Amino acid sequence: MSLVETTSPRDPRDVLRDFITKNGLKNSRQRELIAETFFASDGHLSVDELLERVRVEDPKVGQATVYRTMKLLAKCGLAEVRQFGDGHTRYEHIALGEHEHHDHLICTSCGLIIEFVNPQIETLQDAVADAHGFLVDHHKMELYGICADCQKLPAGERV
Amino acid sequence: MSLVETTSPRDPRDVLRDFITKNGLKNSRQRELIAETFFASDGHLSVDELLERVRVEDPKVGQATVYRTMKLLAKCGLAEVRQFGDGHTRYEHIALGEHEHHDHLICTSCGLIIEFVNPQIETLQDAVADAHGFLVDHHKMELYGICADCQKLPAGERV
DNA sequence: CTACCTGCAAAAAGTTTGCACCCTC
DNA sequence: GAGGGTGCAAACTTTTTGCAGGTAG
Repeated sequence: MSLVETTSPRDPRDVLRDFITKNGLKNSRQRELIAETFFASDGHLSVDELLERVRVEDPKVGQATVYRTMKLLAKCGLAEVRQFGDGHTRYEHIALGEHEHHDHLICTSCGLIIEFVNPQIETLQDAVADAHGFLVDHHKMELYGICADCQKLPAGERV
Repeated sequence: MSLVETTSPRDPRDVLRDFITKNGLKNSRQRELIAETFFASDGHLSVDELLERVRVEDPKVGQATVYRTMKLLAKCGLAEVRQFGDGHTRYEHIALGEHEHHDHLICTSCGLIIEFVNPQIETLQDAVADAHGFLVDHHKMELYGICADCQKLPAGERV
């Protein structure tokens, strides 16, 4: 086993399609329109904003359908809920298609390295930088600790 | 008043009292009870949970008062809103008394270093670690970029 | 005594759900 | 044709607001 775990790139449409098939669900025109609109957007869309954009294409779409679809996308791991405290639930889409920037979890006992990506942290980092007038180019984030396996060993046996 | 004025650690009660005075507001028994109950709690309390605890002392307190008081505490910088997506707004109280852990913003042009603390990021880091079964000991986070001043210089003049 | 604060209840705002009909598979 | 999907509207939940009376400064 490699010391470095990575996730492979996948098209969101495939992820969604797979999820639908594997769970005995069905496709629908509205669902695809909503998903497509969502994927095409950048930033964080509230359900209302998304509904508005969807209705440009099809004014008949109900808001309940948007709510239901977004919950579905969240379950597929394609969308992530955000709450900024303005009373609107927002969804941010997660890019699966690129091998993006990632940060690291490092085991100080066995050296295991796990890559992870956390868009929420990235967003907050940008906010911090903005607040200080910084134009950020890149960053490093490393979390050091003991991995799950090493936690099972008596402390003395850890490297 | 002491001859030596300390700027750093401040009692939340003082912060609140100052804020009330400076903004032409008034004190009230209920407000103090709610604030005290909130400060005494640990973790993240939803408004309902807080109301419940407050009513142990005074069953007459209305929930609108709790909502109003928490907004006030947030304005004073004593409380921070959190939304975990369970449909409940939670408030976390902010420790003002300690010189806590901080991270860094670093200017790659002039070397300026700014320290910052972002509890939200810390929380997310813990969540990431948990998700991977890690027991985190410490971490590093550094954001590299161009500071506000250096952004004003022509690119050629940057170090 | 002024104007802020409170509790209550009504109103808003956001999200979920029940249902009859429609559309995939 | 069976069972999930949709739109609509009603129901729910959480938070805000209007108001009459209370109270700190």
